[in-house]
Amino acid sequence: MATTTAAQRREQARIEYDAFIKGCPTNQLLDRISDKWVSLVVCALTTGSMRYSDLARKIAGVSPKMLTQTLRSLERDGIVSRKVTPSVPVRVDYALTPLGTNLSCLLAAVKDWAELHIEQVNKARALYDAESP
Amino acid sequence: MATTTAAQRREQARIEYDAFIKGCPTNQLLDRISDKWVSLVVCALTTGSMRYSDLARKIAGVSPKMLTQTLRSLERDGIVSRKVTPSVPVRVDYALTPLGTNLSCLLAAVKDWAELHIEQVNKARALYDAESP
DNA sequence: CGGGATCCCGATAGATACTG
DNA sequence: CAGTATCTATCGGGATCCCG
Repeated sequence: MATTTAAQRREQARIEYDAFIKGCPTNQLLDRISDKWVSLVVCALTTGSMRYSDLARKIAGVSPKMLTQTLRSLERDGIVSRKVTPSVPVRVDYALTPLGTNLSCLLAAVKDWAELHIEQVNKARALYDAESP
Repeated sequence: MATTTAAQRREQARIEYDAFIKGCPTNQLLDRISDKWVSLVVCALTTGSMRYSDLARKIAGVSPKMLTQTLRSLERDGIVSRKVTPSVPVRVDYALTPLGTNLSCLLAAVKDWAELHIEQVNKARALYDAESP
């Protein structure tokens, strides 16, 4: 037991690896857009700015907490902008920033790929499932 | 309490919504590629086929369980192929299928976008964090 | 109206140990 | 070598209550 064990080495690798992941833009982006609600919010906002409650209604199934959380992180990343109108009652509008609009283009590309290949994937799945009862 | 409460209506919406999500190719794809290990496995395999242990070594930080799980689901989706050579000891090679290669192109596009815009995102974050202590 | 704060639960990643 | 089985700790996400 004098030298490093396999477990120790693997843990060390994991630590370095985690650091690598966190610093990797691609993974950061993937983490972001893969969030359950992000794509939906971005999609909803492509048609124009919306109020908080409008978003909640359009996305229909999101809890207030998650909607707020999603919007906050998107705002922090400069994907959406938040505009408060201090009327009574308060009015808050969300819209895509230029960066957000740009992101929606990427999302559109992903969407296109998905729709183009989903059939292949489904066939592969059916085949795979049929072979292993 | 005779009529439906807001909570009930939202839950109903959530159910319909979940069904919608599951049927939506885009979200299926996003779920898949956003998996922590999927992008790494696909990336590792772009250079050619690899053995199980080679993948484990290259990805360095993945547990056998997660690696197997990831490979299985990718195999099921027709993204990777699995070839067993019944020698002693057993040899198993994984490789990208044509569909997998195609997917790696999309992943490359995502990567390009990420690297192109990560700076903007980071600036936005710094700004946001600076404003709210 | 638009949220923040808090509690709670099920899902799941990962460690560990074992096997054909 | 290439996995499988089991257990546990963590944590995202939802419900609920409350405030400005």
